[in-house]
Amino acid sequence: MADKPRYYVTTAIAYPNGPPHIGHAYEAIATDAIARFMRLDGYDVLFLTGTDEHGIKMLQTATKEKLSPQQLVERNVPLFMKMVERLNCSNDDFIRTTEERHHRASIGIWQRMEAAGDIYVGKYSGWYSVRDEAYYDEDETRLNEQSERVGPQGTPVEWVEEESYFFRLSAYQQKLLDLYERHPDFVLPKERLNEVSAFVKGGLQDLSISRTTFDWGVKVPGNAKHVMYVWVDALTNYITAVGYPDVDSAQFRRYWPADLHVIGKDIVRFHAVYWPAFLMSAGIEVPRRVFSHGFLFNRGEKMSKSVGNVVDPFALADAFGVDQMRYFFLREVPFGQDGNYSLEAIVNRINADLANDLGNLAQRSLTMIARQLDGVLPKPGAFSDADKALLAMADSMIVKAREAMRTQQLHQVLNAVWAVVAEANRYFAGEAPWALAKSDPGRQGTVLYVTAEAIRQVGILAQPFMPTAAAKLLDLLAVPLAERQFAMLGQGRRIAAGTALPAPSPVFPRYVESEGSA
RNA sequence: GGCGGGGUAGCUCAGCUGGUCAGAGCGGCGGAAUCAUAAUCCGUAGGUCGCCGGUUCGAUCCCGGCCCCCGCUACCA
Repeated sequence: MADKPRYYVTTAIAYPNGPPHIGHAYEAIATDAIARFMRLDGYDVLFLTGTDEHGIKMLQTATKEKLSPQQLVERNVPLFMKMVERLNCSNDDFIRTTEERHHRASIGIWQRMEAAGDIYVGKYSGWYSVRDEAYYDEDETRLNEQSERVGPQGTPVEWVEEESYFFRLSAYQQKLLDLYERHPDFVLPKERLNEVSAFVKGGLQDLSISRTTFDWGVKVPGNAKHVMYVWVDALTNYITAVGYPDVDSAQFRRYWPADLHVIGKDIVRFHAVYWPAFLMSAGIEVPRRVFSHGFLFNRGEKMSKSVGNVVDPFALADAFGVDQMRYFFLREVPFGQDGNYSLEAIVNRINADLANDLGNLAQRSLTMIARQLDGVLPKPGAFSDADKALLAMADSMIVKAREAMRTQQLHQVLNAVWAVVAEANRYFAGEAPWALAKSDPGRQGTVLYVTAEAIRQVGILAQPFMPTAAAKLLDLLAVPLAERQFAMLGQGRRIAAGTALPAPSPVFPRYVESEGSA
C-alpha cells in the first residue's frame, strides 16, 4: 500500500472568540465525511482542522471578559477540540496558530515573500472597523443615527494611522486570472469562482499585512513592533501542518499542495485570492481546490444571539445522536448551498430515512434470518431478474458516489445510496419473503441474501457519513473489518453466504418527541 | 448601477443543447400487506412551470420587456 495516492483536506481554522456553533460543526462534519470517504476509497488521507487564535478580536473579547488573550484561548479552544471529537471527526491533526511550529511557518513564508520583493513598508491610515477587521475609505463610511461613524456593514469604525507592511497583491492580478483560467475547478461551486474572478478583474490593491496597534499575533521577523495581519497568519496554517518551512521534509513533499480546502462562503476571497498570491510569491505550489459551503439557517433565519436561535452543536448531538445529525446536514443541504434546518425537518429525515427506510429494512430482514434460518446467512439460488436488478443498482452506487465526490457533492452521494435503500424496500415488499417461508424456502433464502447484500453495500458507503451506525450495521451482517473498504463494493463483490450472524438489534432508533430537546 | 444566479405541485426542489417536460421526495388522502423500529408497498396531488409580448408546426426550457428574491461588486449621498 506504499503507493496509495495521497489526499490532503482541511477545514478552515475556527476563530475561538466564542464557543463553537453549528456552522463550525457543519464544516467539520462535511470535511470529515470527505476525509473518511477518501480513506475508504484507498487514499492516504491527511485531514487537518484547528483554531485561528490571534488577532485583535481575540484581544478585545479577552479584555471584555477580563482575561488575557492566552487565558481566553485556553478556555475556548478545548471546546473546539471537544466538538470535533464529539462529532466523531477523524482529523489527523489539530493545529493552533499559537503553537511554536506555526510561528515558525508564518515567519518562514513571510521571509520568502519578502525575499521575492513582494513586501514593503508603507503607511496606512484610514477608517478601521475592528469587527470587520478591515479598513475602509472615508467615502465608504457614513454617520449612523447615533452620529457614530460606521462602515458599509454598519459596524463602528475608528481612525487609525500606522506604519504597515504591504504585500504586493497588485502584481498578482494576471497570475491569479491565469490560475482560474487553467483550473476552472479551483473554486467550487462554480458561481463562487465567477465572483472571485470578477473581483480580481476589477483590479487588486496592495494588501496591508501587518499591525502595530496590538501585539497578539505572530511577530514580523526583524521588526517586533509589528504583528502579522491575522489572515497571513491564519492561511499559513495549511502549510504549517505539513512541516513548512521545511519544504524538504517527507511530510511536506508528501502532502503539499493540499487537495482541498473546505471553507465557508464568507472567506472565499481570502482563500481564492490572497492565499494563492502569497504562495506564488513564496514559491510554493497553490492548493488544488477551494470548496465553499453555504450557511445554515434556523427556520430561514440567520442564527444570532439576539434572535435567540443559536443552536449548540453539543445539544444537537445529544438530542438526536451524532450519526443522525451528520446524516441530516449532509443529506438535507446540497453541499455548497445554504441550508435550512428545523426540529421537524431533522425528525422527519432521521425517522423516514434512517429508522424507517434503512433501519427497519435491516431489522425485518435480519430478524427473519435469525428466527427462520437459525441466524445463518442463506446461500442464494439462481438469481431472478428482480434479484439481478437490485444487485445491479447496488453495484452502481460506488460509481455514482465517486462521480459525485469528484466535485464534493456529498448530498448526491447520499441520494444515490438512499435510492438503493428505497429500491430494496420495494424489492422486499414485492418478493414478500415472509410468505415464501412455507411456499418456497429456497427462494426465501435467495431474497434474504440479496437483501443482505444490498444492505452490505449501503452500509459500507454510509460509513463516511455515519461512522458508528454504519459499523454497527456491518457488524450485524458479520462483514469483517478488513472488508469494509470501497474496494469491496460493486460487481463481483458479494457478502459471504453461510456466515452465522449476530442477533439483530435496531441500528437507528426512531426519534420520539420528549420534553426539552434542541 | 454593473455582473451572476434564481422565481415549477402545501413544503424542499429535479428538469442538459426547444416536441411523453409537466416531474421527485416529504406532507395530505385512499388502498394493500402484516415479516419488521405502528415500520413497508401501491395509487392519488389536476400546479396559468413569476408577468407580458415575440420567434416557431410546437416553448417551462429560445429572444425582448417588466416584477420580485439572492450573491458578488460599484457608486451616489
